[in-house]
Amino acid sequence: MFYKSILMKLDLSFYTRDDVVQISRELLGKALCTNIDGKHAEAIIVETEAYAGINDKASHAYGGRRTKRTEVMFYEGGHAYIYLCYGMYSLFNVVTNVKNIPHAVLIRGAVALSGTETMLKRTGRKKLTDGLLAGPGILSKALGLHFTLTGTSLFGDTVWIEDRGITVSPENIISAPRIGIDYAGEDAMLPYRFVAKQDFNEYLVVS
DNA sequence: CGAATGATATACT
DNA sequence: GTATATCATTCGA
Repeated sequence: MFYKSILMKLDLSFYTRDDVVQISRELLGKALCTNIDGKHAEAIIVETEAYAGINDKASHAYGGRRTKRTEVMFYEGGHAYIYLCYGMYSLFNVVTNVKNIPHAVLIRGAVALSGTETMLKRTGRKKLTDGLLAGPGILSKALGLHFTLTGTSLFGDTVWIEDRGITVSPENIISAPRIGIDYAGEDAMLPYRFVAKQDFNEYLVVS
């Protein structure tokens, strides 16, 4: 089982590509997996946002800003950039592109695939409606992705992304402006948010 | 609609 | 070093 999961893990060449918008679309339908505090959890990614580096006013790395926090975005693709937002929520991003090009994809929504009990316990909820983890804050909380894990490699055994053979066809992808970035001026209108409108129920483990 | 809640970046002394 | 504004959100009233 573990052997199989290694084979399906996305490899370096997936993350180091240049087009972060394309990668954001391709991440829809992929399985985000974590192994944290001895608990395994998996969820199918259904909503993403692209943050396109130093020319994107919405990005923390806009203008090439390099700080202790944003340094992780300058890592080679295939790392986790997780930071604390609004004092209470950890937001999980996938770093893309090559070293020193600070592109990232924010994972905004997912559908619980396994480890649902763990997710409920972590979030303190009684039920996940339609298995849905709607929103980047609650998603990270459910998967155990605390902001102190920022900089973690996606090729280790803590957090990684797998291809389960689930494909989301282009006509099932809705693109829209990104959420909560009104400070970004004209870049706030870029259609860098992607939502898979496909029904993933057939993949879900009955719980 | 607005409070919760704290790390971070930036602008001061 | 200290102060303060800000924030890629969430949930409940």
